[in-house]
Amino acid sequence: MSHDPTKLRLLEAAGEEFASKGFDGATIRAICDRAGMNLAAVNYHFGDKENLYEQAVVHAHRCDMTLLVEPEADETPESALRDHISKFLEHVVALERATWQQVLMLREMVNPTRASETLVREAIRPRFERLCRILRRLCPEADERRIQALAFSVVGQCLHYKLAPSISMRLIGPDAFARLDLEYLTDHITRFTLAALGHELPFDLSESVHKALSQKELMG
Amino acid sequence: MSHDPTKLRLLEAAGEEFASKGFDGATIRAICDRAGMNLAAVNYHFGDKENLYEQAVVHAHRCDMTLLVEPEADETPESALRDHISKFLEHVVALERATWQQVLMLREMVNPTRASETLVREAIRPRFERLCRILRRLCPEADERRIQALAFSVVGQCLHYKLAPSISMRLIGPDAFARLDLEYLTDHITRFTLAALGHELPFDLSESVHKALSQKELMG
DNA sequence: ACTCGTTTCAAACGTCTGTTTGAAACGGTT
DNA sequence: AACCGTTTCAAACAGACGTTTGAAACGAGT
Repeated sequence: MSHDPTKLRLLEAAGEEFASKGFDGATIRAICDRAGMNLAAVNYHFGDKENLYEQAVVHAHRCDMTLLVEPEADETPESALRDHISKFLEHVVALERATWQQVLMLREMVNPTRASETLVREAIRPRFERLCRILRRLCPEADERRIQALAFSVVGQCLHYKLAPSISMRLIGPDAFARLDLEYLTDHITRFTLAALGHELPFDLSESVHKALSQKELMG
Repeated sequence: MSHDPTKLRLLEAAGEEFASKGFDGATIRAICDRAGMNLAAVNYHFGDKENLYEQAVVHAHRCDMTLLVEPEADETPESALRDHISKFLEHVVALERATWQQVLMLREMVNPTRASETLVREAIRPRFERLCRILRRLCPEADERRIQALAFSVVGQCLHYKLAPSISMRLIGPDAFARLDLEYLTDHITRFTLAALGHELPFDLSESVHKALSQKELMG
């Protein structure tokens, strides 16, 4: 890729504008202002707005490769799942800490463009397949279709809090929504999933009992 | 509300345009064309575009009240949950059968405006609370926070297939994605959830065994 | 038939958008 | 210093958009 500082400034300014305003909402004028460049710079360096958007998305995901940490080999699949869910919630879902790169990639998920192919290949699929590998260890008898449905069940539970946060908040009230913090959700989704797979106590047991007894004592 | 046929024509045309193009993408000209009316009709009858959008969303949900069917009193919570998930997937998620009303309401979920308050109060909350009631019967010892998190886990699993279908399809390929049809997903999400709550066999048992034996024989 | 409030219509307005243009500024080469 | 390819710049262009306007058409009440 290009290391031209001018193009880089434009790509970053474009990424931030596109992330906060969307493709239609962001204007070339605002992008060039933010980059401290002339209005014509975008069309000179990138041809047109669509091309700039595509390259901005690809550039953004290159700056956001922190998430994919391979699990240690001796990790149990249970703790690998917990790690994965925790990292996923923390980096992709947590509202307040979201960088514009992540916002941009989420926009691309819901409203995919030409850039989404690169995005899927280089950023999303590696994480998804890592999740599938964990699920295969947890669920060795499941076929591929089941594994994919299970992976979407995990991802869906997590992404919900990113894709529909304002409606969710309105639904149960801001206080109750705030109580569903990162730690609680990580624990909830992990236990929900593990219980569904038969690797942990189901939820219908009293919560206090569940907390009082360690998992290993009960599961063996 | 108004039974003025002119306003109704405009509301329906607006709903379809907003659903397929979004608020910014839809134009007053296209809406009036579709309604067979003059360009100035919108501003005369509704003031401005934003007001028209708000009323179109409310009008859409009024035309889409088919979903909320109260369960029969003697239904077991397990089959009530299966019914709820099935209806939810069928009416809200199924791509090919989605009406513009549903698309519009989903747009409002991800990108809420002033109209979302009415939408939540009259359309979303009743369904959500019905789901919560079912979960409380399945999980009588859970506190309110747990119930809400559980409800979001169910909703998140379902909505994922609506909110990020193109990325999901790209992720596992169109063939594999097509294999996750309505019937399979209903069964998957229901069993996943019931297993997490300890009301059904977990997934890590062989699928064939699971199918061969009826639930009642095993669960008592 | 006339009136008057309501509704429709064609036309225009002002603004904002992405894009183009042609000249100016720059930087290395001869 | 003259040259030339590259990059920057101010200005303008053309089109689309939401909105406004003022007159025409309509319809019920007198």
